[in-house]
Amino acid sequence: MLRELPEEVASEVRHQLEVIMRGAVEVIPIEELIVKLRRHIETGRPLNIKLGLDPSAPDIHLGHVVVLEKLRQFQELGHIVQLVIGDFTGMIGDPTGKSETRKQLTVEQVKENAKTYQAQIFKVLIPERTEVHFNSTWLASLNFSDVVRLASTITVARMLEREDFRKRYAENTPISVHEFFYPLMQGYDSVALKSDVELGGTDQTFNLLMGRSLQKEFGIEPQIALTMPLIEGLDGVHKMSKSLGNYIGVMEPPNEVYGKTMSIPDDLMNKYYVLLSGLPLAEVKDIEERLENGALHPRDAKMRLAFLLTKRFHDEQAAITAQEEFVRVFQNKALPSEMPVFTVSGEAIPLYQLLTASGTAPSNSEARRLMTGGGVKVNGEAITDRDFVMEPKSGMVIQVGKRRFVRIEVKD
RNA sequence: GGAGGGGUACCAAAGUGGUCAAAUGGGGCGGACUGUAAAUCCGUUGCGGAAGCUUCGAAGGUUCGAAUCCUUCCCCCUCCA
Repeated sequence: MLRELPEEVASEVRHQLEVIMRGAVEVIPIEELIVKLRRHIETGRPLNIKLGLDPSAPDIHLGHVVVLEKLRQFQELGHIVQLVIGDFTGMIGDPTGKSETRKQLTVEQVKENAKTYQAQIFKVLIPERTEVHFNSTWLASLNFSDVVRLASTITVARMLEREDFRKRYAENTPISVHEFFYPLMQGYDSVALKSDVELGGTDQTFNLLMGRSLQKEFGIEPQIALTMPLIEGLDGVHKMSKSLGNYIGVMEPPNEVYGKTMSIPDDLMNKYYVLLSGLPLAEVKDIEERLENGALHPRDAKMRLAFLLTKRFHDEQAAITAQEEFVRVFQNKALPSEMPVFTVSGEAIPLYQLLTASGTAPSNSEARRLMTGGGVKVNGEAITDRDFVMEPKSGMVIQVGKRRFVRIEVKD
């Protein structure tokens, strides 16, 4: 297919393809992507690369960054990113009223969230090459017969092919009819925006393909579906998500980004390197090899990764400081250079109350449990007597677990 | 619309009148070992200083005493229509 092209076009297509394929799981169908790329190169017209965003969770973490990073690469190749904020979906909410379902969002909330989004997203994306859309723009004006038309393009059997639907159906967990509309809405976004490529995690494959078939239905050139791997979180097992608390957020302070990265399982390192480090693939391969033959200590490889990520979401100086701090606290077991200060009166007070009051323990009971378990230190000395009463002195340092510290300040 | 099954802590799942703040496993947290990795081992896992208080879908009731029995309500699942 490439052979028929003039050499300079062919080589540029090849180059773009190579960048696009890095780390990707699937590109469906790749032949059509080649056609689109070729046209782009011949005419100079950029491709529209779409990504849908859920408006209810404006906390961008590394899981999102995997996809954003790919978008960024598209931008660097000269294409345009279309971000679609699913405000319409968000405003409908979930009418089944089940316990943990998404809440209905007000227009103000959606706007607010969208703003937060942008601040975070532009840590990765290039603003000048990014369009931000709200899907209520086109979805809100559809009437019932439009919706029926959309729905008539797909059968229930096809819907049930989507993995989570299939699973839930098999396990007899409920599926509301309206949930079938979400893929349709998302697909219609691609119709409205004439997207050329849509990105998503592998769990989005079905939705991305839905966009393709709806576009065909509406006589628009179908988009390419490009899926990126889901990335496991700090636990190394479950995909990174806010609700599981196993995430690294792009807005987190440098020390957190660095420290959390250090706590990921070794097995995950290579994946993070490939998808998130921004290093050339050759260098990533080299690191992998040296890890394998023992020339590189996994800890050092991870420190490099932690450094790169911290630098990426903050800056080089922040990364340097975070690394020094990490070495100080966790490798040399010294006190952190800065810690929260908790001010108390000089009166004697049971230690567990101090822990609760200063927020280092969630409740008195928990505080006492921690003490009994040997997890609480005052000035470096473990206090295991759960009823221990102490007289606070300025400069005392209380440590809970490995990484919660508080410095006591006495105020008369 | 009819028939049946079910809702227990973060999750899964025991428990069917007192010995149940509720077995067990997973997860979480803390400790040991380490490289804030993995594996392993140990402890812990409602609140309260304590007395005690609240907790087993919700509200009432029976009883000296209820997660367990009764009533009503809400929700979920299966089969049939």
